[in-house]
Amino acid sequence: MKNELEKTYNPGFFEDTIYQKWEESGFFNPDNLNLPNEAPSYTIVLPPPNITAKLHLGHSAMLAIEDLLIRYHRQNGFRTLWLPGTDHAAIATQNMVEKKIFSESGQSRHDLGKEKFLNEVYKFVAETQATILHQTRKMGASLDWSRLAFTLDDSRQKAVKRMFLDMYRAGIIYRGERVVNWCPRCHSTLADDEVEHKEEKAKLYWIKYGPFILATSRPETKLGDTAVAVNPQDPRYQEYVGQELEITGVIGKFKVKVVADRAVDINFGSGAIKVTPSHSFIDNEIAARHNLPGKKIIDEDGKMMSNCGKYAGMTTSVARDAIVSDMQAMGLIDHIDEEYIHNSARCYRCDSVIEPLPSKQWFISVDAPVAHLNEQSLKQAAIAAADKQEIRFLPERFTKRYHDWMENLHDWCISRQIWYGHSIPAWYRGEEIFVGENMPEGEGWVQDQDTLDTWFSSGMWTFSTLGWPDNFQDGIKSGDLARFHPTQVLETGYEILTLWVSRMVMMSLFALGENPFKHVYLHGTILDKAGKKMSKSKGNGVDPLDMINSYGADAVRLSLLMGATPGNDSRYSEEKIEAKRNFVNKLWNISRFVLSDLDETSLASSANILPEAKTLADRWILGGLLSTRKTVDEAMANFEFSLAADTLYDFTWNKLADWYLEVAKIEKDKGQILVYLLKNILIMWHPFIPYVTEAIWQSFNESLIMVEQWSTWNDKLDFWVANTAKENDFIFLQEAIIAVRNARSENKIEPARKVQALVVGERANLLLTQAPLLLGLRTGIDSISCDTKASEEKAIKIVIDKTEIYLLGAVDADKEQARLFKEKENLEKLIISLSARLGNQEFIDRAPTNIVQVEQEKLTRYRVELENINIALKA
RNA sequence: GGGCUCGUAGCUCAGUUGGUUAGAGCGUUACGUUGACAUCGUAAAGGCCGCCCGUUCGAGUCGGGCCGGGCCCACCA
Repeated sequence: MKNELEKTYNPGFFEDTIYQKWEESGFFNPDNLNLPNEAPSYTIVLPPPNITAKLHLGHSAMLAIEDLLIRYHRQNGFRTLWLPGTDHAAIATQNMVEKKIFSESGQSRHDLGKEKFLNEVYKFVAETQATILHQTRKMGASLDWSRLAFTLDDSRQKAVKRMFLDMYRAGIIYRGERVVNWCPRCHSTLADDEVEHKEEKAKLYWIKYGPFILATSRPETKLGDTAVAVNPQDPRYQEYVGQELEITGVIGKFKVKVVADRAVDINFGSGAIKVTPSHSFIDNEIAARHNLPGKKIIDEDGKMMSNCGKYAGMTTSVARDAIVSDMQAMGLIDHIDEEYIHNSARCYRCDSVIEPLPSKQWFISVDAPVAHLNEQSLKQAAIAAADKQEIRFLPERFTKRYHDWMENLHDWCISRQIWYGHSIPAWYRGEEIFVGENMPEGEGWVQDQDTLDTWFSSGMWTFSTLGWPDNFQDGIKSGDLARFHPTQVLETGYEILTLWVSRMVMMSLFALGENPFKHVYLHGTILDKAGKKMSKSKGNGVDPLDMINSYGADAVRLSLLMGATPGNDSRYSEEKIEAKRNFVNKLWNISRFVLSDLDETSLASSANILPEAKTLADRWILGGLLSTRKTVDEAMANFEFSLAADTLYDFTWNKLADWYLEVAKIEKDKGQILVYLLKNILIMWHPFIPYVTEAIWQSFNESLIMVEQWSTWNDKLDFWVANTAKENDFIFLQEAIIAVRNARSENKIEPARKVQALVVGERANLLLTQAPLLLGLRTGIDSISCDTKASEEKAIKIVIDKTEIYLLGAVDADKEQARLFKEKENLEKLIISLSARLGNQEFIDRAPTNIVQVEQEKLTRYRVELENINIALKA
């Protein structure tokens, strides 16, 4: 024993020094692991947190899960890389800084100018990034900091520029005019996923429109109308289809064409709609189908343009009121519905009403064939990856969501009208466009003022962090890219399945022709105690650092891992963390007990060599350890982290601590077995609760448990198989002991009250030989002997405080009889059913007849046999 | 409107292809504990597994319907 352990585990005392030790060891970096060349790689890239704010519990859950996978694989001989980074989160960050500057000085970004404003952003980013990295370390995350990346650093800028050029040259990126979601406040386009729809009350205006009366909630767009559309099935308006009509408007008469289009709902309003191609998505689609011109009347500030006569310069809502009152004066309003409920589209960042606007933007075509993907489009290739299960989603149901979303994907608008972000490598001179690495030769070129959608750079995350494009020449990967790509697991929240995961797949397929990962593990959202989403506005967020300070990082990690299943939200509660803190302390004290007064020889014994089992309890506990190991391995392979932890938890507390340590106390034998058990459970627990296990390990080891390999396992299977059969014997003993304790504590000691004659032969001997030792522990037994009661079976007579107890077994005989009877009944039904289907008596003849003579083992064997027949029959 | 998901002990949740007596943590109650640990131990109480129908020898598990929560997508001019 190198260091005496304190009575309780104090996380704050150990965590920082241990983390420092890990980091200084260099083992977070797989290059330092001294592995044979053929060691398989295991890579996870950390989903880069937005640098807008400090981490919340959701991030902690992410870190706990990924660090679990990483540490587990590192301890199992993999070349394990966990690659850290942060995301510049263009729009979010810019908004954050704008708000900050405005509250501090009342200035807007335009007041500051682009250069000064960006400097403010860089300052902000440096601060928050430092906070985030600090929090990440506190969680114990074993990330390879030497490979730290940022979505907007120099390497990533190079990669992004290159990707843009490659896609442009492949004809995948193009510039085009589209109606886009425009936020007049952020002055930027928004992706469809960035638009939030909110139910709101509005007015629905029924306006007189030539021969029609039609309903609109936006009468001001009448100034941009170029058509009226009706459903082709609608008998009411057939006569007008194809005609050109002259309409009276508030700034004079104008002409519209009447078209028939399937997008029009016969049952809504009057069944006729006005078509404003420039300011409505649906109208734009209708216009495209019928070759109708558009007329832009709203500008980028959300104001009416100069072609709107006296309304020019008004915001749309002011113009709406003005136009409505003018129309009323002209008798053009039929009536108004005041209570109209509709969904208004709003900016997910600033909540402004979205204005659909036509605009020149850069797009990635998801439908254009890509030569090096066998002429598949990005969409087709990305769908195929999931359908062919080259990428597997956990839980599986998200495959469908991914698939459906991909199917309906439109071209991806990648340009954003904000300052902070990746600049677009395109230059303009008049009508000329140049796309290239640098500004072209010659006078008068101006670079595109827009920046790229933040998902463009984060979509490249799995390979831009591994040295692409330098590590990819002529289709051959080298360096980190060859070694660590594709990655094994992408672990992230299900809410960004479509935003991010889908884009990573497309980007990787385009750049490398391979999938970015094999598994996508989607964790749920951490909700507050009441089941509500945590958010800043509600003030119900929890700072993980507070929890770490109060309970330790291990307790926080364990509370996030246990009781959570993939894809399902889970509730956070402090009680949960407290319970895990108690467990961590339990493990600490188990170690304290094992390690105290231990001789050096035992202490030095290997965690890898199975010690000799002398007693029933030895065999039981070693068998238990090995079966625990088996279950944990299987659970880890299936991403069942909660099950893995549960299994270890149960073994450690309920078997090892509550029973085996008690036995060890009686036998006063703290030998190799205890050390073997301790070393192995510490190693197995380490990926879950790295700090406490390392702290204990360090108290008697020079090396780090972080790189201690899980003991070899296959050679011990025989032992395990042989000894699980003995498990029942030990359980029987446990029950016997409990029965005695109860009989005592209830102070109503009646001979054989609880237990009936099921103990015969071998088991009675077992009790006689083993029980005295165990029973003697805390019961104050006067004597134990074998006796024969009124019944003919052997019984154990135990005398406590001069009162006699006859212990015949620990299982309630009535219950046991009832169970066996039911079991037999069920079997008989099964037999009858099978016989009927097979048309013979074979099974009836073989059925167990006398339940009293039937042993459980035989029943079970018979049942298994019948089930196999049943399965065969069904197939 | 389309899709997904959940409903199991007082609370939070497990329950892997249908199969013995449906589990855990917390909480409650009773009892216990002088040396690993009160951040402890032993036990008890507590379940129409949302409801109905079906498939099956057998359903918490599979199918259909209903009730009730949550989420996602589309979108109304």
